[in-house]
Amino acid sequence: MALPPSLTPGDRLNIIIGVTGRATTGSRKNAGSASISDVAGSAGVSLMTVSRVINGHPRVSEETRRRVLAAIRKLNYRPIRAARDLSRGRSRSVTVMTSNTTLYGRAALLQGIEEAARYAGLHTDIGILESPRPSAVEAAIERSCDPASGGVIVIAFDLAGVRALRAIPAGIPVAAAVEINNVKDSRAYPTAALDDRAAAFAATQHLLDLGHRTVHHVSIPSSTNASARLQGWRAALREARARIPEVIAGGWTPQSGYEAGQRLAADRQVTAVLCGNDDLALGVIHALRQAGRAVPDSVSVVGFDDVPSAAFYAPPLTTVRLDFVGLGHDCFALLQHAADPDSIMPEFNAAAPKLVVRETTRPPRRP
Amino acid sequence: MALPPSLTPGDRLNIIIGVTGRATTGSRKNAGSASISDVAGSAGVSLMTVSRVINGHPRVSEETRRRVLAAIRKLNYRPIRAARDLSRGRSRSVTVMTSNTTLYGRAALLQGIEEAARYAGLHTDIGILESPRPSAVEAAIERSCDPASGGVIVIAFDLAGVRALRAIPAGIPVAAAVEINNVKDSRAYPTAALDDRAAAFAATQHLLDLGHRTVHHVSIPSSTNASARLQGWRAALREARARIPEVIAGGWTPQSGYEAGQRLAADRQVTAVLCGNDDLALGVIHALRQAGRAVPDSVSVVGFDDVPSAAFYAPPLTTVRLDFVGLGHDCFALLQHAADPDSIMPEFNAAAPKLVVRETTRPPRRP
DNA sequence: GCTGAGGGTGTTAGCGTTAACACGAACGGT
DNA sequence: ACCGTTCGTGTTAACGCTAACACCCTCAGC
Repeated sequence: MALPPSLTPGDRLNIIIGVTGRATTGSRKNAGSASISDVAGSAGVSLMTVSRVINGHPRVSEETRRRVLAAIRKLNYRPIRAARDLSRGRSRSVTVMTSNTTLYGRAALLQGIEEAARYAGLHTDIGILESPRPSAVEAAIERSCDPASGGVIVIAFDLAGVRALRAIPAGIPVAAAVEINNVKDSRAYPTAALDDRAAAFAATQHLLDLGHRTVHHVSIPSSTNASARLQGWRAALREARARIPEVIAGGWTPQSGYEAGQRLAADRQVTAVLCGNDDLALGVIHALRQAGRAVPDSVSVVGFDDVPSAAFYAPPLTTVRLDFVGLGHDCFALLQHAADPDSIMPEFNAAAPKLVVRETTRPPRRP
Repeated sequence: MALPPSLTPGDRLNIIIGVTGRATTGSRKNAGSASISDVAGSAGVSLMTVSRVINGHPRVSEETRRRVLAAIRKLNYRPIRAARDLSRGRSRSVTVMTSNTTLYGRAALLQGIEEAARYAGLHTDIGILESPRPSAVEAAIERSCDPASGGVIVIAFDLAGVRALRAIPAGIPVAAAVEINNVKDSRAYPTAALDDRAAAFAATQHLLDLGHRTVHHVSIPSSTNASARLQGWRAALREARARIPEVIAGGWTPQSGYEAGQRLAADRQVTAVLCGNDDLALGVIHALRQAGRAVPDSVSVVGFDDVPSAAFYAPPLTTVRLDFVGLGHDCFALLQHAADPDSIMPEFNAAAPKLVVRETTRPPRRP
């Protein structure tokens, strides 16, 4: 059938040309889409030849390839993923397991993974971890971890993720994005991480360099009490022989930062705060301001992540830029390597964390 | 910045040990996982009985069910998705097509969809639209739209989405999240939307009620020039017989809001601005402040979306709360309906947009 | 002209699961 | 005791695709 030359892609939808409805072959299950054998018939070749064309196999003559391609277009054929996956014994998709994707870091990471996967010709599935409860983690794995999966990437920034990582059944290629040190036996998994420790160290040192006696810390939830951010922060303080204040445990939201900020505001000793992420910092600053402690005049604050909005906060937030998208690429490369141990170990390309000094930090007031 | 001496970027990576593994059965393709027939053998029943147990089919005796379940646990059996999908002729997953998932609205929508899909026992795939270029859209569809797909949900807030929606091949169940009116022939697709028009109307009216002569608008990109937000804004102005200023076209980022804000700041007439989203508002406010026009003293600003941070901006942002997660649920319900036309049309449960008045709006200065 | 090495194509046998049907046993109503 | 159900289970045939091998043909090298 020749396509009516007048038909532009836009039209395709309104008029349903007899693609639907009626199978070419006697398939009742999947009416409406041509199968590889329909194409083969139409092009006058065998199944395998069509398969070879689709998969870019080299040993097909130009002439045949053209004929097959024409038939594919004519019948509007598109391969069915399940059939290919089943036949190959491995699915061509990556599953990303993560909690809450509305948080910037995870969203950016997901984007990076998807990008890399797409580039490699794989699909991306998501499996959300609803809670760190073992039963919920188990359920998520049950649901999302196909035994024939092309691979799983776990975003193990939090407890739910770490537990999920541990629970991935053997035999499935796996890689994880972690905060260094939050996975005890991290040697057991291929993991990629940004250098949070160095980032926290740099941020803390920046504050110390400005003349602050010490730096308080509002942390994001972590699966251990030895998170990399915490370590970097402590190391910088230790190196400067500064007092190491008690950590204030925050959550992931600005609201929890706000609550932490209220506690901080009450303490006149506090002149500098390092926050576990930018949202937290936003909440902290808000609480501080409400309590009459202006930022940066009375208290300096540093965030973590450099979300796109951070540069436009009032005042613009000093923070550490983290390359989540790059980390996503690295995770995917790592997964590829895990899936094929003969391949060469990939290089890591995520940018190193970078302190971005804006306007929420300055030297402490002269007493 | 001084790196803590112990840690160089190269260390980031931990080592990989042979987690991968060892086959249970003699299948060469899928080493490492037991198949349904292994379970059947172990439990002393037929294939089908195992299948029935897995799928919760009622006609299986308690005794047998128990035996099968035990065998499943013993062999650590988990079904292979591709095989089920192929056999059933439909995959048990939804594909979400969207551009950039790091934007809050899309991320929240994705989360809502995933939640609903999970609840219904389906998986969620993502297919990213890299650009609105027809070739890119086509490529995305080629990649992500399996002919046996359980369904596709298109986030058609922007041009890329709208084009993708139009290009979805017939025969695949589809539903779309749209901004009303940005899909010309929306009757042709099942669509769900939040009432952006009412939202924009309410926001504009709020500003007008405060005494502003008119309200300027910085828009998000839209696929048409008759977007619902634009319409609501215009309608409110018209009703109040206010002058309708020229729209300033913004992008999706705070940066583009900043640029729009610079133009706005130069115009002394401007006393109230409605922004297409909160990020834009943040940028606008920043530019305004830099230009010496304080918000809300000199100019009032309203955002759109109510991102979690908005309440903590300085000053806290007056904005319209949009229930993206609820919209995600609705989209999924719609898709289910599209997949099975005999089913009853679902009700929509997403919350109506709600104006949240915070501190970026107030009456205009007495001249 | 014979041999070996590919190039190009076809044939066959699954991949792991489910739909559809088949079948015997148990059971209730007459 | 007979028949029609319903229950519990098994058998068979796909589902659409690809790996593995088989085959023929051509062409180079001797």
